[in-house]
Amino acid sequence: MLNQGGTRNTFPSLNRRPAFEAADYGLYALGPVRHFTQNARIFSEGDNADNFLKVVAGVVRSCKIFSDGRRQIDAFYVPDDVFGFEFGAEYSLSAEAVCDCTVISYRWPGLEMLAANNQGLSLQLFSYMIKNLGQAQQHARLLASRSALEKMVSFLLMWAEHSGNSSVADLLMSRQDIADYLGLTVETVSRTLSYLKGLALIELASPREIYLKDIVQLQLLCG
Amino acid sequence: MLNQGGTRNTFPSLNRRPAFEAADYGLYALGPVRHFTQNARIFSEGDNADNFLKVVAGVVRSCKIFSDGRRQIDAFYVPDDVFGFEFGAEYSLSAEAVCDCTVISYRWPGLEMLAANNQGLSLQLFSYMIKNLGQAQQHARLLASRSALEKMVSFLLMWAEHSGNSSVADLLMSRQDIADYLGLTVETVSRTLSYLKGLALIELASPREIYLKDIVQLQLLCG
DNA sequence: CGTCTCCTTGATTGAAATCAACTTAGGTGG
DNA sequence: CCACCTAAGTTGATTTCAATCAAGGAGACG
Repeated sequence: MLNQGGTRNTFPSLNRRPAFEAADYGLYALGPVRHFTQNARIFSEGDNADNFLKVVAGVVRSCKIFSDGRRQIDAFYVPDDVFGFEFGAEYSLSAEAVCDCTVISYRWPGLEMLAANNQGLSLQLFSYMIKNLGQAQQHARLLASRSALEKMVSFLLMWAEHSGNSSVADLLMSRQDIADYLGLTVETVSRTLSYLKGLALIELASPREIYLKDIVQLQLLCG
Repeated sequence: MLNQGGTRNTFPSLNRRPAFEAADYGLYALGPVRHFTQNARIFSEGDNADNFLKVVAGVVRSCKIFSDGRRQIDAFYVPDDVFGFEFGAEYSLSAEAVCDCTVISYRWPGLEMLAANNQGLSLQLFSYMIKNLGQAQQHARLLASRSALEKMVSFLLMWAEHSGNSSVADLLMSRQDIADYLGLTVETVSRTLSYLKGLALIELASPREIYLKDIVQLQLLCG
């Protein structure tokens, strides 16, 4: 989740709860944590969706490949985010490691069982669903932005915020990943960053480490 | 919801449950049903969000107005859809009547109370949240479409499907509404419809009643 | 040192936005 | 019932922004 625990949180009281733990609530962990190397597939569209996962370290993307080869990225997940919620038999999206990362799987207890037997867990899962919903709406808003500039600036601000220090965006994903998340091309992503650099609003320490030099001004650019 | 009970449903077992009823689960209805005339505001961004609503008749839109005057429509809700779920103190979007419509309000019991006391209601609300989430993802996919044509055709197919007869799209909303939902302008919406008419893939009985004359061909157009 | 991948930059094209005019449909009152 | 008025929708001309096509760097790794 990009807006992790941050600005747009919609249910404050949930924030104060302890982080989701395997031991709590009688969840069944499916073995130990699993590691994935960069770009490794965690699960694929159509796989049996009898478990869901939590990011321990690294970043995960969920995406869909279309018949014409286009790829859309639905979401990026950062440590402590839960993903792979699926209420049918199969995953409707694929999940892949953006960078080397560590995840842990839990058996999905089934919705009826869940609601019937376990208030605490129910509440936790509600909160994750809310988070997912909020992010999906935010993503829709991003995609509907008028210009590439707006999309890119919103993305930078969002990503910087999720990582404590809101004036540095440490992009762990490639330009292609960003493009597929924002509905742009790599070229446009690159050009837009260069343009912002030209305005001295950002500075590229490396291609993936970006300093936001004037957050107020940047915020003005995205309405 | 556009994909109401239809194709992309992610939790089949919930479909077989009886429709959500006020009497069930000890919900508090806030008075009788309420009527709204076309374009009337049902609630506004920032209003106290201590209740949620169900559409009884008509169509409702949820939207956000930006500082520059642009409007984004997040979703259209049709009869039996539930909307206005909010887990903070305030609504983050406005809701308005697309056409004359009837809704009923329920007091939001609070998440903790909900999970603690009422399995059946919990399950119901889970299902509505899932539906909302699925729609948000579908909307994001629409917005990321390559062309206006793809967006428009997907929208027509979606809307036709929600209303029993999948070969007629009875648009109850204006061109502006469609444009703000798809991230286009009215002119482009209109032009795209004219283009489809030129291809003899659709026929406009009136501006808002559209016959889909070749669904297979239309489906090919949107990947 | 070469090769591969990722990123950037340049030139051109193309699709949708914008600006503007016109048409149609629907509602109101004479 | 008709004439007008207004809002909604369509169509046309032009501009703009991002996609596409193409080439050139920069860093990582063997």
